[in-house]
Amino acid sequence: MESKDIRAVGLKVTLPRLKILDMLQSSGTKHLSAEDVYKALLEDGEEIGLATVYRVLTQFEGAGLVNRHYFEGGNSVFELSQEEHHDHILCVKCGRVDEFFDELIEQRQKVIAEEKGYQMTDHSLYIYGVCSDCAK
Amino acid sequence: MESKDIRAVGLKVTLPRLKILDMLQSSGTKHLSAEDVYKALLEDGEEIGLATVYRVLTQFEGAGLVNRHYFEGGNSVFELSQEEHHDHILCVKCGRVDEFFDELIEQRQKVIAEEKGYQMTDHSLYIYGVCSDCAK
DNA sequence: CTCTAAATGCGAAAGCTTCTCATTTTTATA
DNA sequence: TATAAAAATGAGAAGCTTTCGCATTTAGAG
Ligand SMILES: [Mn+2]
Ligand SMILES: [Mn+2]
Ligand SMILES: [Zn+2]
Ligand SMILES: [Zn+2]
Repeated sequence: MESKDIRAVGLKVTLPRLKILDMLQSSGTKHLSAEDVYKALLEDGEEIGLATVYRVLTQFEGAGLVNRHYFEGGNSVFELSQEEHHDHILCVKCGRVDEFFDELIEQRQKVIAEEKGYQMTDHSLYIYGVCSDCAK
Repeated sequence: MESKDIRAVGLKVTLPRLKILDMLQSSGTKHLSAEDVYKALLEDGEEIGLATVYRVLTQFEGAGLVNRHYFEGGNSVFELSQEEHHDHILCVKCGRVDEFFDELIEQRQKVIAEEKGYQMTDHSLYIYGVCSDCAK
């Protein structure tokens, strides 16, 4: 079923690629680091090297199948591409991640890029804070 | 002159700290990586270790003297704190960095944090694009 | 000027990510 | 189905940025 997606983006259908895509789809967590994916596969008894996980995720990103985010500080995380773009709000205490989309912000960004003479290609917006659970 | 600032934030006035603060103030470039600062000091004939540069910049950040930004992918960059907060728009071709402030975006972020039940502590917004020079 | 706590410089080490290359797998073709 | 060329994989080495550990130096209080 996922082999379609992989073939569609011009990649050979290999076991590692299937398993990694599967993991992204079935994992309860939406935002996974390469290490997360690697460990989860290990637990499932899959013998897939960490280098392969990085390689495949990077290829998936290039193919538009997944999006990569550089959350503050540490490692980057991956998530399956959604139909609609969204940004993130993260808890600095527990690491919880929520998503949002704000048309107004999107518009303003375009205007700003234009004003500054840039052809916008991308943007990243992260709001950091303390989630309701962590605020006690 | 800068010794005031350093003392004011409760740090001993040492030569490395003075030189590093000086470099941030006098450099033509506003956004410098630790490596940038280190190399620039070397060229000025200063014998300051890279570890010290990192340590001092981190201390300056903690003291509110400088701000640290995690530009996509690579290393983080530092800049002297300004009176007013601002965000960044970067050229993906030449690395140029411009700054902007948008009240509307700031507002919306607060509203979103509230809606999601977060007490916002911080946020980072980077717009990526091709600058007018690079668009030829 | 002396003394102690703090800061520095150096190299080692950590953490994440990419690279190298011998081996295995995919898939086009016969 | 068998064969072969091209591509992908796994394991470890290596790259990069950043931090640590510790012996030595320095700031600044008394
Ligand atoms: Mn997301
Ligand atoms: Mn700036
Ligand atoms: Zn939380
Ligand atoms: Zn440019």
